[in-house]
Amino acid sequence: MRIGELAEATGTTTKTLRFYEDSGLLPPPERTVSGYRDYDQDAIARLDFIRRGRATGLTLAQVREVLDIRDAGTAPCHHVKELLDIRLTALDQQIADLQALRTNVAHLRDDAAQANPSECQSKDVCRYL
Amino acid sequence: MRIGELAEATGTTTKTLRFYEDSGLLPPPERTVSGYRDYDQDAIARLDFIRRGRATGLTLAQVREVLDIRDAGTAPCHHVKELLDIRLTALDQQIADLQALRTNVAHLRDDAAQANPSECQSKDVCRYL
DNA sequence: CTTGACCTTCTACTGCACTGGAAGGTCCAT
DNA sequence: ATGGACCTTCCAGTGCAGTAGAAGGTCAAG
Repeated sequence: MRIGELAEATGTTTKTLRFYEDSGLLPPPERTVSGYRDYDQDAIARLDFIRRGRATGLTLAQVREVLDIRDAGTAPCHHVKELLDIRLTALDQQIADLQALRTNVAHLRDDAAQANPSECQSKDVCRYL
Repeated sequence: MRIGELAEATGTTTKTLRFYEDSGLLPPPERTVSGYRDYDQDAIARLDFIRRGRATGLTLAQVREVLDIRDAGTAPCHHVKELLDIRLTALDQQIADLQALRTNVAHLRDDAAQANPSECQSKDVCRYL
């Protein structure tokens, strides 16, 4: 499979695939006589894993950790669970932060909705923010 | 007021103040004979506004829009209200996205908590993700 | 008169995950 | 044999909001 076909099959781009290879996420594939990359089916499964990792919000560095464990011959289940724990904690924090911010912004917006521009002092730029 | 004092007074750094000036958020201040920046009190109010804008999650570009309107001599209340509307909509979307993601990640984590590494197939890298 | 804290400009780098483009090689159909 | 779609490498840029560091100037205290 050439790089364009793999990109098509996995919904990504040739640029990204070469970038993943440079980043150590995809092993360098075989090459055809003329130097074209020649991927096997495993590459699709691997890219699927990378996609799943990205979809849960793992960084490429974290995805690579998992891949490295698998490539070392060990099942990475335990490490994956740890990463998911960390991710979940971060998500909860992020959601809480955004909800607090939302409350503040909603209040500001409601105040601004009744704004009387003449009350605004130049010095404050805008008193509704 | 020298740049270091202004940084101190507004809880930022001299680096950031020069960056804001370059970005058109802070007007170039007076200079002392020796070339030092010499700020007046208005700079504190302006930086306070920038801080409030940033705290609500506005980009520096959006903050600059507001400042430009004010500097043009108009009260920016209306534009601020629009920016807050946009920001609120974006926050709601962001929160909804994160909550959906949280649900997925929580499921994955729960599955992974009972992981049986021997069930993991090398091909999939890790079936718990 | 020197030390140290402050200031100046300038260029370049950070993190993250790509993305763009140039210059050139390959393959296949017409 | 030529056009177009594909591939190669390499270098550089994107967005965002700063941050780092070098080389040098200024100022007050001791």
